Amino acid sequence: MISLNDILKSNVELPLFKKTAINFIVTSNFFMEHLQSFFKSYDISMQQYNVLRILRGQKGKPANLATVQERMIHKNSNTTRLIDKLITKEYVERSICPNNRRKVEIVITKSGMQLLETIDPELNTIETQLFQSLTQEEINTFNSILEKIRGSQSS
Amino acid sequence: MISLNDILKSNVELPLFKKTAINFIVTSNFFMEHLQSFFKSYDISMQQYNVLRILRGQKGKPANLATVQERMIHKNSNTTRLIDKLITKEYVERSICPNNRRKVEIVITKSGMQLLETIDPELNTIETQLFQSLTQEEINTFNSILEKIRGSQSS
DNA sequence: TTCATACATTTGTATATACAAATATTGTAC
DNA sequence: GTACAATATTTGTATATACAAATGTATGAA
Repeated sequence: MISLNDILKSNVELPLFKKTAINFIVTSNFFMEHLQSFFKSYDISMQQYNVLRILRGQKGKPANLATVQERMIHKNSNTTRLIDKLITKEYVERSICPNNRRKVEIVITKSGMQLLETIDPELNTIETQLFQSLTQEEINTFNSILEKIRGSQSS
Repeated sequence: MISLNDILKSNVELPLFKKTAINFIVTSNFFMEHLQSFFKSYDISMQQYNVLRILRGQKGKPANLATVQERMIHKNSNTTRLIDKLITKEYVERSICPNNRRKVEIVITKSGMQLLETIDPELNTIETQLFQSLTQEEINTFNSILEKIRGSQSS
């Protein structure tokens, strides 16, 4: 990935908002690529990891598809097939809800739980490394700025 | 998309680094989705827009594929087909480089330039709106934090 | 000149994502 | 109970992305 300086080199006087937008995009790509390559070493995607975490959060209670979908960070328009992948890998199981046969019941398997237990401490380390150069105060400021950005729009 | 509070609701005591990572991911998704839906109204992707901007930056001088690729924010492993899409839409033209027939020469068309001229002021407005709730000082802090994050890793 | 190697891009193939339409089930009005 | 709408998920199809292999071209050595 190209650094911000390289990008700016060609357009010397970029307005501050545009520079900030590009900086944000470049940094989030950098961040995501780090995480993705980590997850790839376990042969899952970030989306799949996210679903596993949601299912673990259910604490044994099965989740149906709509619940998973609504709790995903990045709404995926095809959660069925995402779950299919996890079933193939035997990290989750799916069955028809006995109360309402339109719904499905999705649960994380023992193998899925074990995967999370392996991944999580490593992930914590990576996340810590990515923010290691920030002071405690900067971390707090960063969080509040991010929340302000999300709050800035109605949608 | 789900808000950070909703995500945190289930896991009350998240460590600060993890909370920050999730906050960052959620916010960058929010940001990207805004931009993507804007570009979609012009029937192009962010990647395609980015290539058009790179080509405009060449100021008439044709770019070859490797140059475009190296200047892209998000390295796409299939720039050929990305350019194909832009050719279909008649925003760029591609020809074989006469000096070195392995290379191609890619230039933005008049129609592509016009598209950028239409898009750019609207895009500036959107970017400004997304950061509207930040003070000047916060914007500067935000930029320096983002650069620190990118600088935190060797890769 | 001929061969091997490096280079620049394209193509094949697998997987991922987006959106709309289809399927199946349930609830409700009559 | 039948018909119709609402709900929950799946499937079809188009497009996007990732990575490896293939193609075509240039360069340098023998």
